[in-house]
Amino acid sequence: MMGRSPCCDDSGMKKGPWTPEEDRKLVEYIQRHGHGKLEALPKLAGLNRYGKSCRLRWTNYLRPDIKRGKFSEEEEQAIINLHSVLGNKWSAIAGHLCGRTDNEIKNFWNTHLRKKLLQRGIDPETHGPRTDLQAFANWPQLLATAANLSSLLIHPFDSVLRLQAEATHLAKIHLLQNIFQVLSTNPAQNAGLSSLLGAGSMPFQDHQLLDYLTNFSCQADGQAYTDQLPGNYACFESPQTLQNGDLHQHVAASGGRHNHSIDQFGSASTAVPALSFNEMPPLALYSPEKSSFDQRECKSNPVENSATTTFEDWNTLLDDEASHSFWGNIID
DNA sequence: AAATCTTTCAACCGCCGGAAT
DNA sequence: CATTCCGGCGGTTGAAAGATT
Repeated sequence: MMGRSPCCDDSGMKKGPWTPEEDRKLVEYIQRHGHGKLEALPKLAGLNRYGKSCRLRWTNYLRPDIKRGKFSEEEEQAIINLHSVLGNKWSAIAGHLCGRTDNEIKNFWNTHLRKKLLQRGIDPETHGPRTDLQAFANWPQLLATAANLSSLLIHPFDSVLRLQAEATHLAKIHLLQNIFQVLSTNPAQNAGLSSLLGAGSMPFQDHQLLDYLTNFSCQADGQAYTDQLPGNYACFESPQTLQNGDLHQHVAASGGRHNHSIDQFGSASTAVPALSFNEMPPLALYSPEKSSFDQRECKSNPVENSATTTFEDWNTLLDDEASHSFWGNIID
């Protein structure tokens, strides 16, 4: 069995893994008397354990409503979305996932999801694109992925999984944009990046890369693009035509389900908080004429029986001040 | 088959905040 | 108010299991 080996501390209280017999005593006692006053519980239940240890064992393992086993794709995505809004507030995240404990989610995040996001080129802390040099190591693969994006933009989306895939692609595209910025603005890092990539391994020369990204950005900016995004998306249209070298001014589409940085009008990145489906705000579009965001009705809701959430409801879910002001601007 | 390295996850530790005194 | 107690939380640990050499 995994875990620490049994031992006793100075006061003679037992520590370490619980035996089936101890579990039985604890469950029996709690079923009969509830789990209030944990300090007194161990004595009453005939256990040589600290009350704190009893509580932990009950809440993380013995509670009958605990869901065990592998995390589903949906749970995984929900954790990523919630983490981008709540950060390392594991108990708050657990509150949104039926039957999962904070400890389990924390472990799952640290052992699986962190790595997964890093591999996708996403910083697990900020949920924005990675900008460290390690993130550039799979550069050729990311470019290949980006090449498939146009088909995703043209065809309508019909499932949650497609939406997830699309959002991941967008995150990667944004990473490419960041890379380009680094290449064009910081010669020192450019040299480091080139050596990291290795001579000859780069699929494009710099000017080809510029053409490629500019072309992509123009495709992504069209009205058709924003109209074809699934419901409950917050969409933003670029107010100006892209020029070569102006890639940082491209306004990326932002999905409610995923967290993308938006470089708007050349300003500093603004992180858009990610949400689970029933927490998404209604569709909003940026209007270049009015220089403001138009709030629109939800076109559809990807989750059946999920109530539409208003901006106000949604904002109350967020602790993050930057997120508040960002969405506050949209509402205003 | 054995040794070594890596991953997993149950459990502990210490801090914090709210309730009780 | 000040202090103590206690539950809850996030970070960390370390043995077992699994993977690799």
